[in-house]
Amino acid sequence: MSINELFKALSDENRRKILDLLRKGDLTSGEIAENFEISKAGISQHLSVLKNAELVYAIKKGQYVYYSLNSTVFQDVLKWIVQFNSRKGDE
Amino acid sequence: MSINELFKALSDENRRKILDLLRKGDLTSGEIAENFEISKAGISQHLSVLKNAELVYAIKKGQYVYYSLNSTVFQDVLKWIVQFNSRKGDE
DNA sequence: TAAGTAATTAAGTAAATACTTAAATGTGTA
DNA sequence: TACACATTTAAGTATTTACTTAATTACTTA
Repeated sequence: MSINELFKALSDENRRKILDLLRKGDLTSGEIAENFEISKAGISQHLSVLKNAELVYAIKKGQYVYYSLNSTVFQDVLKWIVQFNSRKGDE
Repeated sequence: MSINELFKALSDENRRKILDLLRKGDLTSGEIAENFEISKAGISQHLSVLKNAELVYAIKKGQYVYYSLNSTVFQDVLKWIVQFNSRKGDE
């Protein structure tokens, strides 16, 4: 995972909405897709981007795939942002 | 300024590098450009994106334009990120 | 085993993005 | 005034991105 991949993943409105949905609890690919106008295939591709950035992880249960937030990676983004509220040289 | 514009602005590696340069202090458009391989016009376009997202502001002094970080807007991104370390419903 | 369901992968496309060079704008100075 | 310099804007292009539909893979159940 790179910080670049992370910001690229976060730069899409639909992907951020997926993350927000997952805050309430784990969901299957199909349940996530119900919240969007776009196709299931489109959602699957977004989930793949989020998974590669390690913002979510996926666990297969039978024919379903459950997606969960991986909140640890948000720490990296947090760290990056926090720099900008401190003076250069402090880090 | 929208959160979407903000994330889009942050999704480019060169723009994040510009922000990082500005942490050390204000710089002119030309001084910023010296740190990159890309053309001055290209940098000017990146600065325009950062300015529209209100991540930086620009002050013209004579023929130079000085760019500064606007650290207040980073708070908005911070707030967005912090959500993901708390349970849904807490916010 | 065959049919149904969930999800992903493949292939194609339209729009967005990050660049380029050239032209334009604004300012300083001989 | 004219020329130089700093920066931005315009116009064009190659690449990336976000989608689509169709095909494929994996699992469940009658």
